[in-house]
Amino acid sequence: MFSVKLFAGRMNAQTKRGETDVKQRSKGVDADAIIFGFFNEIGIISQLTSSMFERNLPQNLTNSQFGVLNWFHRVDTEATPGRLATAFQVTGGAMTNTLKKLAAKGLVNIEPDASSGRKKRVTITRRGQALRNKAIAAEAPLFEEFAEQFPAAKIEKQVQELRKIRQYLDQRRYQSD
Amino acid sequence: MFSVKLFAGRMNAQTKRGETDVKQRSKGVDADAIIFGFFNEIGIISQLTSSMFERNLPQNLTNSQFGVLNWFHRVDTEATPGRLATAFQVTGGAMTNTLKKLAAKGLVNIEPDASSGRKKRVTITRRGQALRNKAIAAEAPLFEEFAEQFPAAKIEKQVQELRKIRQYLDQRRYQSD
DNA sequence: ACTAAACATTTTAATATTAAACTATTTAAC
DNA sequence: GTTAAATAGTTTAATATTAAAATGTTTAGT
Repeated sequence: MFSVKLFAGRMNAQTKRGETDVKQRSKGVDADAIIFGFFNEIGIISQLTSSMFERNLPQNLTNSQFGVLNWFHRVDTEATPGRLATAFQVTGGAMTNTLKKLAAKGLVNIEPDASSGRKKRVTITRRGQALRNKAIAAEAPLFEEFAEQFPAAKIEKQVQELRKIRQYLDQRRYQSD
Repeated sequence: MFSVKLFAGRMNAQTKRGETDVKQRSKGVDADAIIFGFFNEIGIISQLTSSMFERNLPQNLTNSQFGVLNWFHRVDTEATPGRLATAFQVTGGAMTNTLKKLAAKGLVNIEPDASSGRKKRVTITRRGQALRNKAIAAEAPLFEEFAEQFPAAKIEKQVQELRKIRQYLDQRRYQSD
């Protein structure tokens, strides 16, 4: 959860003290500061939207739990824990935990997988589907309020850029791993 | 933090099943999906950059710990725990914990505040300053690699938009609080 | 067939965080 | 001056996460 809040406080202000970073390679330094600032804004927005979103979820659903329910709506009707862990880029242990909570609330079923004794088969229940829809409805006002301030057309252009960045980072991750 | 990874997997793909969201108020639904996608990209980028960054920090510094050290470079030479907690938008308890770790490593000093018995006075040590600089140096290659793919000039335009969004969310947070 | 490696999942221990309770100090009201 | 409220910081209990160990299953090599 974590976000990269490295420049917190006085984000816009020039540095308060007269000091600046060493100015050799000044181009590199400037570029670094811009990129630093970029990641920092991303981190803060992530934290703010994430907690806003979670607060509005019904039944004390966490973002992770909602994410899994929503995955069943968007991607496939069944999954294995491992597939979900990969999709959400969390460890297997984290997914085990999330699925346990969902199963305890009766929102997913976890059964042995007929095709292999190591795998498990996870499906969403009727209650799970209903709660996913309820959650979407509960969040709608938030999104509409946001859309009033920041028209979707403009946001969409941002998303295109962000997607490229995300794809690059994602791929880079697997290289260095 | 946690990130809003709500649409993980098949981010670009159309929904696999034939189903789509109910189409009444189709404009609103589309806009919601775009904004949803926006927050989602933000959440994933936040997670990826945050863990990339933390892996490269020296002395097992966490992002939070580095953030505090960097704050002393950018903002002021001294602070109270409360001021830092506000700047980073974490709870007081979290900041107590972060400062304890930093003090244990000899990177900050924590003393009673002469002006008030409830406050404390936090300052960075020489070792803290040195480690902050070492951390910056250790991260530099990462930023340079990123800058090769995404020129700082372009990123800067993005930052301007993101800053507006962050400011809006931040202010909204205080209203509803 | 046996053995070793790879794989899928769960468990365990550690950590960072939050919300709420708690301690101690300062400020304000009267 | 005494009491009540606000403030600053710490502690506690709960939670989501990770990395690493453990368990059980399948696949490949021989």
